[in-house]
This record gives sequence, C-alpha cells and structure tokens, in this order.
Amino acid sequence: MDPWTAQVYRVVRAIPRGRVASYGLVALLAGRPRAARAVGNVMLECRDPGVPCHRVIHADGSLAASFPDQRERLRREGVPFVGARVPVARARVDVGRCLWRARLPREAGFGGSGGRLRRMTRKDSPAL
DNA sequence: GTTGTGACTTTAA
DNA sequence: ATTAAAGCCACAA
Repeated sequence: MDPWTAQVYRVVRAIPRGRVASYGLVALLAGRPRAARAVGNVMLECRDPGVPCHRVIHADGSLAASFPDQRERLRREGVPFVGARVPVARARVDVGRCLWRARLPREAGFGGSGGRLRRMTRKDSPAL
C-alpha cells in the first residue's frame, strides 16, 4: 500500500463513532490540504473493514451517490441528519452537530512519528 | 513529460 | 436552492 493511502487510512481510522469528517478535512489532517479529491479516490478503493470510510462525507453534508450503504451506516451510529422531509437521497448530514473536532497533537501523525508534512508554500496560504 | 479519471470544493451564475 | 465551471491532487496509462 502506498504512503498516501496509508496516511489517509490512519486519519480516517481516528474518526470517532457518531462523528464525520469531510474529504477536505481528511486531506488537511493527512498533510495535503488540497487533496480532497485524491482522498475520495482512496475511499473508492477502500475495502478494509477496519477503516470507517462511511464517516467521510461531502463538505456540505451530502453523501457520495455511489455509496448507498453510507446513509444507513451513519444513521446506525446516531449521526444526525437534516432535511428529514425530502427524498431520502437528498437528506444531508447535520455537519454542524457531528463534525469531528480532531485533536491535533497526536492524531493523524501531527507531531507524532508517522506523518509526512510538506513545507507551506504561497499557494497554501496567500498571507505568506 | 502528458493525459485522463474521479466517494472533492469553492465560486459564480 | 440548484447548476456549471474551474481549480486541485494522487495515480495509473
């Protein structure tokens, strides 16, 4: 398994039950702030039951069209939804209430031994 | 090197 | 509230 996949798995495994993280947040914690899309690709290939890939959702609370089980698996964990009065496929996660507030120091390789962090560039923060 | 492919995100209509 | 367009990134051809 390549390092990128391993790093993404490490982050996703850290998402607690009943909480969710956007692809973008996972990318951020994985040390690749703009690699949300690439995170999606990893999830697409993920067959490891130990990785709670259903807890990774769109930034606006909507879910990937091609992952039908996701809604039910989240519901089973008590993840709150909004739009309970519209088509099932439209219902979105109440991100405001269950977004994972990650602890930075140790989780996901920050400050720990594992994570590869890239030096910040102008593109990462225009304020630089 | 280049090109194409997405379980993405943000912005502008 | 939708929808489209344009970025963005890792990966495999």
